[in-house]
Amino acid sequence: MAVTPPARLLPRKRPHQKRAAVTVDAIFEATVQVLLTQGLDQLTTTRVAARAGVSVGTLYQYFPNKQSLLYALNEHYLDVVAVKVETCCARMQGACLADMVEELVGVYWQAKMERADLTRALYRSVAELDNDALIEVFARRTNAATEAMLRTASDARHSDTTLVTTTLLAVIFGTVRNVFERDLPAPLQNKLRGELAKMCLSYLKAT
Amino acid sequence: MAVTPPARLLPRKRPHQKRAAVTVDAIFEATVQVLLTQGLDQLTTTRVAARAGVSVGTLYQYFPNKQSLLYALNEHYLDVVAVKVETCCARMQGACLADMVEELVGVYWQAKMERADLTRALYRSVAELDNDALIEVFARRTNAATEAMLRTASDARHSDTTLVTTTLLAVIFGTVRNVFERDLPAPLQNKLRGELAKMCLSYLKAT
DNA sequence: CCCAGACGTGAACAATGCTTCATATATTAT
DNA sequence: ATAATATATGAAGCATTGTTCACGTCTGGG
Repeated sequence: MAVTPPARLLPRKRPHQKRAAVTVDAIFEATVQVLLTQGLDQLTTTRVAARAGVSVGTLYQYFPNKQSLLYALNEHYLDVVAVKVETCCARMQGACLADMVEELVGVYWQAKMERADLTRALYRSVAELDNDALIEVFARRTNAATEAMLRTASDARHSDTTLVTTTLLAVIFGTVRNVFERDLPAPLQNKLRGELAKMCLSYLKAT
Repeated sequence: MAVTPPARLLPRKRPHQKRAAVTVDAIFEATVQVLLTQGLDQLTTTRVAARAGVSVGTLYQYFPNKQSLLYALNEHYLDVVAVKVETCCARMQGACLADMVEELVGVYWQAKMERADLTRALYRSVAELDNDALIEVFARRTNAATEAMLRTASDARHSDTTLVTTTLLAVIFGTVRNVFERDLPAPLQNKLRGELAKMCLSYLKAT
């Protein structure tokens, strides 16, 4: 249950002046660019720094090592997704199960798909990381939001909402990742999204 | 729809004499050992060769580069799992949906769990590979077997068995992977396996 | 028994990349 | 204006590792 990220992956210091903030932003953006155009194995600190228009030394002033860069990137994008899920769940409180599921799947799917290439790159990059803390935090947040939503469902109540929630999210998150791994044609992807929602709904109704 | 693996990932030559076969086996086994004890980032050709008790040169006689080693490993273990799924599907032809799902989920889950640490290591290692061909072949095989099984179900028939099959497998494979990614306590893992089967069944019944 | 080809060796090479540090410049506070 | 602090630089150090190759050793068929 460790939620504390390893110290070696944390940023070295925060920017205090304006230009430093600009620099850090540029480094982030450059990391994404290099990841997308050159790929994970071509992602080197020197290349990122070059792309960001700063020197390597500058990069190392804010990130203690290469991995901490990827860590921060993943942290950021997981946070974006978590916020979307939380917002969605809050909005759908009191709705019926069908609407809840449709929205939940839709929001998560969309969040991943709208930047598909980046999503894929990040999925790959986490493999090189000690990502337990990231996953843990993301799971906690989405679980809490979803469980709270499900408890307000207008058309059903479950005996073990916690288990149902965990299952639901494991299935949704896992399936989406699986779809990303195989490079399926877009029409089939859309059908799968619908089928996934159907499956989740029939589970929620049946339990 | 490329099923041909990149040439640079294929073995350089096959062993012709007995001692060569022994050597190749030792290299495979050593790769697994290094992967488990040292981790993916510590997996170097020199280390693998040392662990296998051969020289690096020998390793390079059979594998053109480091990645081809991991490729061959993944290919092998995916084949093992595919065979298990195929056998299971063949065995369950004519059964009812509930039994089919229970077995399918059970066999796949078990196949991955019985060497959990290796599974985790391999999940990580594929991220560094051009694994399209691997995934594709595995998907084809399991899809064919599952679809053939579903068509013989004693208690239901689906209008679009192909789509149902693809959905089913995407969900099962994805969920299992998701469970691996988070390091959930064993009791919860078992509950999830049950819930996953329930979900799949209710989907198959409802469609 | 003999030798062509299969197999095995491991030092050395080449390339690359992470990270540091001494130095220089910019900003802010007083 | 001046000191103190924050930020930026990038060449060089250090370590690592993937890969080759010229040279020995072994095996099995004829």
